[in-house]
Amino acid sequence: MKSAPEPKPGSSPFPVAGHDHQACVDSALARAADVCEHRGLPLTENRRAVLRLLLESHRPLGAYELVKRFDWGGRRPAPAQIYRALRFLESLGLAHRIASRNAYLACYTAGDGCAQAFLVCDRCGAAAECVGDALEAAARGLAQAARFEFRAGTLEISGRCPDCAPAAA
Amino acid sequence: MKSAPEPKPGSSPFPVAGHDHQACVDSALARAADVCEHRGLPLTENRRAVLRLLLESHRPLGAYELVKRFDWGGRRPAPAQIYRALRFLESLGLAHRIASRNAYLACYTAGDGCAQAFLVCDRCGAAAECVGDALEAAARGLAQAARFEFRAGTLEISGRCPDCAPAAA
DNA sequence: AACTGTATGATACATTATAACGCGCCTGTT
DNA sequence: AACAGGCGCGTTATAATGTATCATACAGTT
Repeated sequence: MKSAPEPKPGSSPFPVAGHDHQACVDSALARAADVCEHRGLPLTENRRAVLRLLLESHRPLGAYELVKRFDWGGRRPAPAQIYRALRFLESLGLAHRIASRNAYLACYTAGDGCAQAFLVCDRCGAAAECVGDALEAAARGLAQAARFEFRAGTLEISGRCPDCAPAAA
Repeated sequence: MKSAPEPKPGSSPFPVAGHDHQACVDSALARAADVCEHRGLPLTENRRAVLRLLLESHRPLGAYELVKRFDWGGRRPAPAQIYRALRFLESLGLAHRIASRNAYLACYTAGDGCAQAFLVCDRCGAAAECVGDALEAAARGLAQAARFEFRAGTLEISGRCPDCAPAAA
């Protein structure tokens, strides 16, 4: 869960009008620091910077888009740099790859669960992560019925986010 | 393809030992021809060839893998050719993109449903498609809870197929 | 035959992702 | 302090995946 029911018609995981970006980003970064410390792994500047960019955008960003947004006083990191940070963040569940878009989304929940779901808006690109017991159960049920040994699952849903849904095609 | 010495009884969508490739491919091709005719769209040689390769492999193939398998008496199609066929097949629900692998899987069911699920074996690469009301419901439930307008969803599950599950890591 | 729409074949290009290598920084050991 | 080893960084190069574009061919229509 993220933001409380507020001005906009929203108890949605999507950021709503009253959403305080700064606080949201900061708390997620703090949680990330905790996770890293807990595992004895360093949240280096590079990694923190990538995570911050993802958190700030509130939507999935491609690796090259991250490169472009990076500002090292004029210089820019090479893609490999970004991919390294992304792999690290993914391995700790601090970011997720949205395969259908070749993009990466920061995790706002400390989540580590198995079957994750993502809602991605076709129009504005906003994305939200959610997990549900029903989904998890459905996924495991499908696997079991096929005598398939479940390891991980990702559901990616495309459509219109609350802000874009009212808008015409 | 798959090397099960065991004619396991198959309630699994994975091909089992007694599986008759030829018949399975032929019937899927026949169905594809029906679908195309029904829509008034031509199942050209190019498209049929791509679909046949996908059907024969019983697992997701990358576009460039398809290029390699193509044999035009020495010549080979350019990637664009393959992608065109894939887009066409996808648009008719005759093939699906497995985003997590950048690969494409033939559809053996005439399926057109909304929320599809794929089981992909980490070890041998075999894949199966399945749909379930529970999944569909879970997906729509998640979307609804987020006030998200559902358009399409894909669940990709990785793990071990029945043949590979018993094997050690 | 001329016109139109679609699929093809080819070239070039764009985008996404990794491999490989050496450097520097830390840290623990001597 | 000196040193070795591990790790992350920064860089270069390259692989893998996916598109844009354009001219041609071919079928159906008028």
